[in-house]
Amino acid sequence: MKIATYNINGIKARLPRLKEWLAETRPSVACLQEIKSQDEGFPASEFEELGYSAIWHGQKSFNGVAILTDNNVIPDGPMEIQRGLGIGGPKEGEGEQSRYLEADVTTANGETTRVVCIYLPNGNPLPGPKFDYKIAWMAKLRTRMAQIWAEEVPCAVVGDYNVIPEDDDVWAVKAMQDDALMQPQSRAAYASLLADGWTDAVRTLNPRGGVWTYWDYQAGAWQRDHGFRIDHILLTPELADRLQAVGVDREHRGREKASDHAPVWASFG
DNA sequence: ATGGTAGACGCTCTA
Repeated sequence: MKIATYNINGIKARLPRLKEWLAETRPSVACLQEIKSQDEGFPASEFEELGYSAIWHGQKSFNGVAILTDNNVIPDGPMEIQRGLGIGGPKEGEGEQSRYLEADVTTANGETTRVVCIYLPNGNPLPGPKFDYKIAWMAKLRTRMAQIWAEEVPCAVVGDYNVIPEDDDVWAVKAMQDDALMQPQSRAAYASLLADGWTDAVRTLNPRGGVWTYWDYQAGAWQRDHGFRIDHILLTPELADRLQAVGVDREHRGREKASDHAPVWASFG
């Protein structure tokens, strides 16, 4: 089984690239972020044609997450467990943003895995309500992940965490040091998840760092390889023990009309 | 110095 995460930055603009990636790499589970579409605009039939079932949590203009499953590997599709973490947005009185979707997926041999797709708040600018919202959201996430942990189900929490965990996860520390993605509070909240026992799959198989998952559209970041690692795959011990390989589909970042993120995946035995 | 690009929207916001 292969679980992937991909911040696609707009499902309407990205649909040709996204379908191409699904057809070429065939992830068993694909967690998408920043679909930037309302529920009724989600192109489910496009994915059905490729043999994928989907659940999604949309929002107008911004955010939005989805979980796709390969019908050949997961015959019954994703079974939704929870959407949202029960936290309002950064503006006073704002309702919940679409950033969290949790499902069970069961393979043909009857093994069930919990998959959580997250789009963690960016947190810029700081200080201010957006950064406070990011930190509060991370606390809510930690609480939910602890609940899942207590259920003792094999689980992967994947997505755009908007956190650069270590200095060697960024092309230049100085370039990002004032950014919300690299603040001590952001890093501490991420580190607390690892301290709780979750395994950072990409880090585990690339302990020296230097792996990027995002390159800004601006200032020729892709051409200069000015990237950093913010898309993560966190695993419970049972899944960590079965981890076989991880990868970043870098080549897809270089294509025409690409997302500013590359897909990240992990495969399990 | 507050750039540069992209997406959704329809004016600016978000990243």
